[in-house]
Amino acid sequence: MVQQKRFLITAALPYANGPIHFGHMAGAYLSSDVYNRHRKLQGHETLFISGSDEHGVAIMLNAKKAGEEYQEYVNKWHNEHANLFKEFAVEFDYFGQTSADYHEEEVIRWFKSLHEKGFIGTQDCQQLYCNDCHNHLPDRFVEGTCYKCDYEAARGDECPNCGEFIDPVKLTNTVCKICGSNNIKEVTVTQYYLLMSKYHKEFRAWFATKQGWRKTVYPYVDSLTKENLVDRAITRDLDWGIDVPLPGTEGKKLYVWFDAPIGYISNTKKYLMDTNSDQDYLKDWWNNADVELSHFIGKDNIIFHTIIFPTMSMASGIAKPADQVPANQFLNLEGKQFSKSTGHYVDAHAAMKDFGQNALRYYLLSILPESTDSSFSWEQMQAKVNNELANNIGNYLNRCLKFTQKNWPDGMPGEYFSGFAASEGGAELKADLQELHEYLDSSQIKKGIEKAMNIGQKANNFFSDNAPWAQIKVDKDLAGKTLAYSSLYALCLGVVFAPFLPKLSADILNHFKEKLNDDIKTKIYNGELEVLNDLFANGHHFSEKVEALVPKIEDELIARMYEELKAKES
RNA sequence: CGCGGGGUGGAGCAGUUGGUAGCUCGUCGGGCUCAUAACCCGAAGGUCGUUGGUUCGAAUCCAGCCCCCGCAACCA
Repeated sequence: MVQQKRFLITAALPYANGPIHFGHMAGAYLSSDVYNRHRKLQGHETLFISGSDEHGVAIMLNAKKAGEEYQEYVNKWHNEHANLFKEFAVEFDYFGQTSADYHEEEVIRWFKSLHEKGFIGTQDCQQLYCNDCHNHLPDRFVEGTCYKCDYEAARGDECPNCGEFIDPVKLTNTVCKICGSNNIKEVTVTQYYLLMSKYHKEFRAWFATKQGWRKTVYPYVDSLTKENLVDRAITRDLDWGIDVPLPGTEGKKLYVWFDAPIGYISNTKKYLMDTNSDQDYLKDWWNNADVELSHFIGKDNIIFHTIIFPTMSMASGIAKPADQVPANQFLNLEGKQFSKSTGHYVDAHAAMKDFGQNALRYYLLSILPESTDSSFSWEQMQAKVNNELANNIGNYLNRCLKFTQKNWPDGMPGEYFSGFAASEGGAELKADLQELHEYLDSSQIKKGIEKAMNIGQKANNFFSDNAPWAQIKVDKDLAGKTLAYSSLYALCLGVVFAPFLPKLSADILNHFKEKLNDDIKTKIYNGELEVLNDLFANGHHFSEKVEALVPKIEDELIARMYEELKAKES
């Protein structure tokens, strides 16, 4: 019996400023969803939290460009993302919004706490300001002539020509990217800073306990934080965002990266309120040392989730810092980065319509960029889905069911099913389940799904080695026992795939539905296969019609994908 | 000399307390026929980016070089 624990699982807050593509899915959402389902199926209590990140200059600019109110604009993307997650069966317990009141309330609490404890101070800095559209211009929203190589369209953060890291106030011939004006002046502004540097020692003491983190995470953070932590501005002069909760700060908003991660916590609070839970979001979850906190993110987000947010959490004393940060690398498309602007891009909604949840989840999970960047390829997806998922798992269920229904149309007697847990195959399955748990416990999702496929292969081997089509000619009971065990294998496969492919799992388990409940599924998942003895004491009848579980992907569809990609890119 | 990751059979990837390289798919040959032309068995195929070093021995440790990706903290 597994000791019940609490797991708090977060998936990166998607920015409400554009579509989510496969790269995002593979980066943070599918892996966190599998992890959550895994922990739940083990019998643990979990909370799976995400939400839209809805502040920031980029959103303001795009909302203006679209001629929409900020709130209207972010709501649109929020709903869009929520729908996509539903299609991919990424099931958050709560998916909130950082523009909501409940979020603002929580952020203010954090700001005040950090302020009182002396971790927030002010500092003057030079910024560019557009005299025509009256916006402060962060580096990406100004262009000018590079002071190093004289390239004329240097961005405010980096010169694309010579690679120089640009200080925007030094650019000449600057142009406002918002309104196109060149009437730009330099102004001195006072901003609030998060005084990270004051927490360096405590941070390093905590971080030293995280050496088991992935090698794409630990060494990176280690080298960034070895010498010191850098203070960071947390306010901006904008008209969209959360007001700085101090007197004399009119017009200043909290900068988006400060409020965003607090969204994990405000969304937890909101969820518990909405569900009338008697649990406290801090005592029972965010500030509970017995809870394991995991942030699932992409590699672009490492600094925030391993340095800044843990520091905010510990320094404020409001929440505990992360236990696990399983950051993934990037997923490319046909070898190149996804890019909306160049059209090297796939619409995830459309793909879901064409291929369905099982195929997309399977392929994406099997190429998760856990240790290195990986590449999505339509041809490879077709090969993997057809040759692995359809042939291994889909066909296995099909051969089991058809053979059984043909020869035992009224069902098989209970004695056929006895002794599976103690059989050679049952013992091996227990060991395989344990291995599967080890992978998923440490969020190695890709290895986990490979293991699941390996279990499917063993089921096929069991069937082939016993050759029930030959057995039935000489000994029908022997063949019956083979089929009974094979059916139990199929049931177990249904359970094994539950974290990865919930739809496929449900379709398999549907053939056993009258015998199952959550408790039994958990027992099977945890390797307590003895539960199957009682379950099948009265035999079993496959009454459902057999359909192809995993349809094959046709060549024509793949060809169409390449044509569409080509059309978009040109 | 900014930081971190990666460069392994046709493809995609595993593989660090160093001991003559594994997995999935594809390919080739055989078998079987319950099944979604599916399943099972076997084989071929790699001097592990490159150069040099340490070692009895290196994909694995050290140094240099080349290439790809991300970051470079006011990008969210």
